[in-house]
Amino acid sequence: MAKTRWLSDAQQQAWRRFAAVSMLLPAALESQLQRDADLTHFGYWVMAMLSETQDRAIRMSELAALSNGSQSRLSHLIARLEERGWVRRERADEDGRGYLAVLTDAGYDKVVETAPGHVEEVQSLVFDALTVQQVGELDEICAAILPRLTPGC
Amino acid sequence: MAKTRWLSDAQQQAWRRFAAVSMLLPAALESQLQRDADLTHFGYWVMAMLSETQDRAIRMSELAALSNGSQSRLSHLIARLEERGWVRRERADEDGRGYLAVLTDAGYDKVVETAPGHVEEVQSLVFDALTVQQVGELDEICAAILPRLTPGC
DNA sequence: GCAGGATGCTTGAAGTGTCAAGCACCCTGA
DNA sequence: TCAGGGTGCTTGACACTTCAAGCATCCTGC
Repeated sequence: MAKTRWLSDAQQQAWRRFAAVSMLLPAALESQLQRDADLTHFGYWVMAMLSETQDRAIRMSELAALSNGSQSRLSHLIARLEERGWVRRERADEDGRGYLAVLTDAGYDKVVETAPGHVEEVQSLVFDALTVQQVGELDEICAAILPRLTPGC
Repeated sequence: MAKTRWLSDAQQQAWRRFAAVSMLLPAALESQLQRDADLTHFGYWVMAMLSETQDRAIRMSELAALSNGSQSRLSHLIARLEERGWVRRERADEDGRGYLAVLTDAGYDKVVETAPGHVEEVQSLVFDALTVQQVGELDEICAAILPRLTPGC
């Protein structure tokens, strides 16, 4: 067992703050969406992705990868969204095992109605606090970290 | 209703990456701690905080604030940790309503045993990807965002 | 053409978080 | 001193995520 590489003081401070943000920010977004749209952040995120694609339809597995969720998580979510009439499932033509998640018109309307309030929340919680330069730095930092988090690529 | 302040292209890109990191990083840490120590990230975080305090004891409400969790969440967590023998509760002397969460010796050992693997994971997922300068930038970015996330102060 | 294994997705159960309600104790003013 | 309201924490019910198991379909080699 190699010697532990403990965090330096600067790293420790950054880590505490970063960890706090990654705990509080999701909670804040969750709370806004729950309050204003009776929606989960993940649920909104998935519907928003669907709304931006051609035909408003994607394969389940592809959608799971895009939204950074497990297949099981997505499957449960889509089942709930389906009950509410915002999404429906269709068999994939090319592969009888696969399913397409399709955003319904009601689902599209829901996204359109929810987006402004959510975007405003993101602006006021995150970007209003940052300079243009910091936005770029954040982007680069996340781009550096991201590959280490996705086992696939 | 004011006009929606949509995200600029740069903001949108940063947001997508940042959102992805805030989804994947917690999941990765969760997974490592679950696998290696049968512990939640929040559970580890709370025990680690307790281990660093004088007397290894803090008031529940204070611990909830420090760990960025709700009182209810902390209460449930401490109940589970208590069952496993890592924490116990004591009535607060000064205020009969309050409780102290106290880390037991077994709990302290658990933290000591778990810390190296967890720190190594943080190093390899986050800090190994960043330059010294980026660590500073990340710290400042989080410091700028943080006040907007804590309603209290 | 078909057995055996891989793939895409679903399902059920167990664990954890949130919300609202509740209990016990503290403090203030009359 | 004691009624009324505030505070600290817990509790129970419900929602969501995960994990492992399961089902249906596809593909490969023989």
